[in-house]
Amino acid sequence: MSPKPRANDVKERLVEAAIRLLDVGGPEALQARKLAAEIGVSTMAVYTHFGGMAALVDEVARTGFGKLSAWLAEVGETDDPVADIFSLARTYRQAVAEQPQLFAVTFGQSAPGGKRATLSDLTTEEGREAAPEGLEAFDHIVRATERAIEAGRFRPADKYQAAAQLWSALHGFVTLEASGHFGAGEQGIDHILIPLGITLAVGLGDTVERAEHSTEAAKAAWRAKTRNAGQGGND
Amino acid sequence: MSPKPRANDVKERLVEAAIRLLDVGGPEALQARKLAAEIGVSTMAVYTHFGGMAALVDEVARTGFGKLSAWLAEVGETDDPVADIFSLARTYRQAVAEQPQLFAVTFGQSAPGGKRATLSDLTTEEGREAAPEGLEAFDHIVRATERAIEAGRFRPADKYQAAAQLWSALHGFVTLEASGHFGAGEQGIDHILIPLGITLAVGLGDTVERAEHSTEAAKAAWRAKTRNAGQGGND
DNA sequence: GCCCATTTATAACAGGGTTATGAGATACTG
DNA sequence: CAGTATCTCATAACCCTGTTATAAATGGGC
Repeated sequence: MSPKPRANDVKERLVEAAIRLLDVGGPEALQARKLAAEIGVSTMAVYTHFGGMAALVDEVARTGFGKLSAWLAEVGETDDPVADIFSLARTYRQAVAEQPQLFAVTFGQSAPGGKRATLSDLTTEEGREAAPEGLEAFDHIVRATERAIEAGRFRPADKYQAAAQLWSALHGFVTLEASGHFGAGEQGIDHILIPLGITLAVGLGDTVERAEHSTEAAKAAWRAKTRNAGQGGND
Repeated sequence: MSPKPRANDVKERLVEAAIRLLDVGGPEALQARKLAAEIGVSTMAVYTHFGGMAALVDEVARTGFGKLSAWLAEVGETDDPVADIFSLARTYRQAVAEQPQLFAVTFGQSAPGGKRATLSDLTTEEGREAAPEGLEAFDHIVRATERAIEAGRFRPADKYQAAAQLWSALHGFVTLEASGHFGAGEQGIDHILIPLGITLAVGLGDTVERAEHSTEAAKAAWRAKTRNAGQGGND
């Protein structure tokens, strides 16, 4: 997997440096000269390895999707699929909250060079899982939704369609929160995200009581997780 | 209101040209030299009137919010507040679908110069309506939500909190759809947005039957609207 | 050990935002 | 009405950033 000890090293280090500079300096820090200086090479490295800044930014976006998927994969499955959905949401939100600049690029927002990293069609017809790259994140939501339907918590429905509803709501909340609405800190979670999750669960067929119970289960799981792993996540 | 017959004219024409070029050429068309050439002035106009490209882009973003609010304001009030919410959602989505580049800037996405047009806190504590600028769009959702609560369609709840849930879901759907997910054309509306609306309405206290009925009412209103006014909207 | 391909540094080019400067127009003032 | 101050705008340059041409250097394959 690593036949070139130094060449790919530069490529990887460029992406790492890009994410690092992005986090601390925002989109305007994503410059060929800054990146090159950061790892001690010339700007040519950007062109031999990526062909240009646009492709490098694409790679950064892909890396963001990969990180998001990796985080969501850590959420695991319990016997309460609705609680798992809440945990996925909490994790999704946490990832964006910790690295807003990275995920702004990942989601195609504020692309530095006027370049977008849009994906492509996802649920093209009705339920195609033609996830082009990084849409494994969506798959996690789909699987949890599927289990919620099978467990009788959600009404029988197209799992992709139901998952897309959840994803829309979650993504919208995260996006608006990252834009500064919904206040700072955790208040958006308590005041909006959790009520939103209960609203969706109930609307999809769950009872208020069970949805609220799943909320508490997810909260407990989250506290246990942050207690064990500190709060740095991976990376 | 217009003591300077020509001076403010240049300012307005710059913003108009910016939106025009943005629509056809994307974010990379938002350049001082292109804007100046478009209206037949020099790039200095950008600096005498705005101080720089960043402020001009901010003004474009503000204009986008204004247009969105104006569109939503056209969605009057009927005796079915839930149908009104669906109509607001349809309008919100339509605005973004017609001018995706403009609203990408408006929502702080893909800001051309690495600049963001973020607003600030909105529901700071629990229900402050300290909308800084252009958050009148959110107010339309709040008012319709309030009427839905008063009409007994939604359970008693904090109107800002409930409206924020609706806004999150709507904004997430629109954002993801604009990024190319959910397919092209109207299929995202039928397959995801409308089911999402029903899910939310039911989750907030409405019955499935009444929510579906409101969906049909909103559809009919939309058809009537597009039949009367063509499909160009304002602008 | 030699040759080819890849990688890299240097230096220049091109296209952006921005600024210095002065001319022109406009509005106030006596 | 003349003069002056202010605002607006065009020209031209400056700086920064992405990109490319070129050649040196490094490393793998025979």
